[in-house]
Amino acid sequence: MTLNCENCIIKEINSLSVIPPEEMINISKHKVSVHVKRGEVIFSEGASLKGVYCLRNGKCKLTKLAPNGKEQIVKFISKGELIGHRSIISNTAAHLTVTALEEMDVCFIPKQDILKLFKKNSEFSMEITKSLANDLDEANSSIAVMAQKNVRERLAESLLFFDKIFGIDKDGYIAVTLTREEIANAIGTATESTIRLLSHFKREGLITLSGKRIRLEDKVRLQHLTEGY
Amino acid sequence: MTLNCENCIIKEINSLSVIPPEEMINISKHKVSVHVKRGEVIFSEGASLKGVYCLRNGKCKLTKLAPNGKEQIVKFISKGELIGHRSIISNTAAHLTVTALEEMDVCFIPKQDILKLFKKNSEFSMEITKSLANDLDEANSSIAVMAQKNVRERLAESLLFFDKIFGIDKDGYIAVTLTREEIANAIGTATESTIRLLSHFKREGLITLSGKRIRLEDKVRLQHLTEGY
DNA sequence: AAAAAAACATGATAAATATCATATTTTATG
DNA sequence: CATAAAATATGATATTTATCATGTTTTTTT
Repeated sequence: MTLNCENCIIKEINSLSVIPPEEMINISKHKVSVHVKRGEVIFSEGASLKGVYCLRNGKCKLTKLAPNGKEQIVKFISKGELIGHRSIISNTAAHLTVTALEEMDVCFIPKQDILKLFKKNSEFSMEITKSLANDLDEANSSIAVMAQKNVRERLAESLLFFDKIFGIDKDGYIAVTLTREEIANAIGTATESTIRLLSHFKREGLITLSGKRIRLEDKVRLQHLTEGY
Repeated sequence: MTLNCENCIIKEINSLSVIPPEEMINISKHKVSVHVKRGEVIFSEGASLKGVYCLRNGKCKLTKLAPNGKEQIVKFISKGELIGHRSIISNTAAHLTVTALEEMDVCFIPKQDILKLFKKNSEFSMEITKSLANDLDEANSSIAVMAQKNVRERLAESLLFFDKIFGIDKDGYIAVTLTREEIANAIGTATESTIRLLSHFKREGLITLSGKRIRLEDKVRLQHLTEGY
């Protein structure tokens, strides 16, 4: 069964929310829904995209491959967000790789539909532009964090960030499963350093660890840690 | 004497290049030209902008203040580029501080003019969006560099970058004057570390130092250094 | 031109972090 | 379900980088 875009509640979260129903019916005809499993790649750095992806369900990571072979996680994406619009608007290859962090449902919308809407509907182009502006803003903040904060501060900051954007499950654990290596790739450090610091945070009573699951026990103190004390 | 926007060759470099002459004449009536000296601030983090700035001449830095009191240089801007469009489009306060690195001429264009053009002219909105998309792309690369490369690699990379974007003067020196502290604030390290590494690069024959001026002597080896060997 | 301030330079040392090694636990796979 | 592979954990050590101290040079101000 394929859902219709015009009735999809997910689009309300992203730039497509300003598109009138009659247009969405049209888009619905061209869209393709895909189901992907954890670890699967939606598209890779260098790929030429044929459209944008609307994340209906699940979470994914956006990464960049460094010359040393390590991957840098640049952004996390949750349910509702669009993926690939930067490439489509710039008309350049993908500069990031998108990988599922859990089971995902994504809807593919062809390039032409998006570009037509962008030209015709200034409300939509404004939304897309605001979304890029917001991404830029967040990226600039990340640059400052990476450059100015040490690994401990960055880990504390990331844990609070994960808690905020992914939320928590019924037991209070952060509602995303990341390997220690993925956390290390997000904050830019060696995997061992991340493991060591997590153990240290646990010993200090800041967090609880249960396998890959992490629960924040003292957000106030973690917040202080992000600022160095 | 105030120049007219419609005849200004600088706008050809930025998103305003797609605006037809009759519109530019209108903008010209509202624009205000300002001359600023090195060290002067165009606007600060948190300020509410009333328009965008078109950099007619000179160079400036975009910085963010970290909680530790240090400033992070997020981007350098040269002649021709627009400044402040992110804030105007997002309708949010400035999230960066803009400071002149040398004598500058900037033209201020009121918010209403820009927003009107954005809505009316889809070619212009596309250009603005592409410009933000490009900034986002560069910012993502910076995140990876900051997170994955060590200080030596980052300094080598920055020197090559300065050489590329600012060009060189008649003696072959990089055509921008940055203090050691500013270089440190760009790569995210202590000022002393930057000074030490520059001296080291000099001893290795990679660069020539003459006061604040820097000349690259072996770009190939510097390029290798950025990749760690 | 003299004085003050800022920027540059370098050494000594401490702290943070990476790397290498190895063991254990968890997860995936035939 | 046994075995292999991957992920987690922790210690030992080396390397990188920050910090503190101090002196010199350059730039700015009076």
